[in-house]
Amino acid sequence: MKDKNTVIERLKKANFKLTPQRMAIIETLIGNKTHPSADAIYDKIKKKFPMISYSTIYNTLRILIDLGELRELSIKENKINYDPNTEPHHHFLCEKCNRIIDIFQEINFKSEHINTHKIRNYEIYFYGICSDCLKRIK
Amino acid sequence: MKDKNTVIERLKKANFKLTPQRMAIIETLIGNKTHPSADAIYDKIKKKFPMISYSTIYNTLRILIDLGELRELSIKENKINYDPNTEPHHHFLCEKCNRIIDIFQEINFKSEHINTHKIRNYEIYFYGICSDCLKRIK
DNA sequence: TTATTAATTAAAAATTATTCTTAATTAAAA
DNA sequence: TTTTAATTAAGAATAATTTTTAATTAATAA
Repeated sequence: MKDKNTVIERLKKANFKLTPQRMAIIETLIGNKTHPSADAIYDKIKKKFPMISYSTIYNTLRILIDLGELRELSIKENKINYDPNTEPHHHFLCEKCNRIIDIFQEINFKSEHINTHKIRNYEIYFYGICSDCLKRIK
Repeated sequence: MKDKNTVIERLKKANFKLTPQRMAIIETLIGNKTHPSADAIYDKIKKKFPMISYSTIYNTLRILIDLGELRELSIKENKINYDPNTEPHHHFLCEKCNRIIDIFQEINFKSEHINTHKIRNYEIYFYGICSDCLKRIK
């Protein structure tokens, strides 16, 4: 999800309607680096659309994922977090402040196979204490 | 979780009781390379203990995790899979047969920090088609 | 511009996985 | 043995997500 117009064009091309609710969800996601969960998105959208329902949130998120414009993270147990940045990168979960932080540092791994299994995708989840929390503890 | 006696010793040392239900759960897990979910374990234990309840399963799994004898995987969405092999290794989820396969191949990553964030642990999840399914497709 | 229609919505019920509560049971210590 | 503190089974509670359905609405065609 780079910019609103590109996402809108892709939705149109795939014959999805551009409802105000969807537009609001897209606007909340574009450039969002907080990796929100569905309920964080719901809470934000509810300010503009007090009648919004979770089905609308989940339906829109599903569409964006299927279009490849949104990425699901399983870095927290039993909870999905969403990342509108679909460029290859990894994630760090701070166990103190609970933030999910993008890791753009390249990990030396490029091959298309591992042990003869064909890789379509891979995720690296780091767990620890982020630099801000480390400072705070000192 | 290497062998039963070591796990039993560790449970004793930590003042946990060695109930038959717990022993059965441990026996199911030792050497188990299938990465079972709680309900797969429940189904198996139920054959021996038809009255077993999920709370016993989850309680025992929690103890083993806290003792460092069991590892939780978040490779599948909204589901926890358990791995009794606590040696460092990674996992591959086959999107065809849905199996979770151990990856012992070393990934070049050793540092204690990433971008000044302190790493306590990290997980690598690969997604794709396993070699068995690749053969079957050909 | 209006009518049509097919997609989308909100609401609520259902589902799934896990956790919590409670009273009864049992393993281990005294 | 008796005691007691941990553990159990059962089921209720919780949390996240999905499904169902009838009403609404966006986009297309008349």
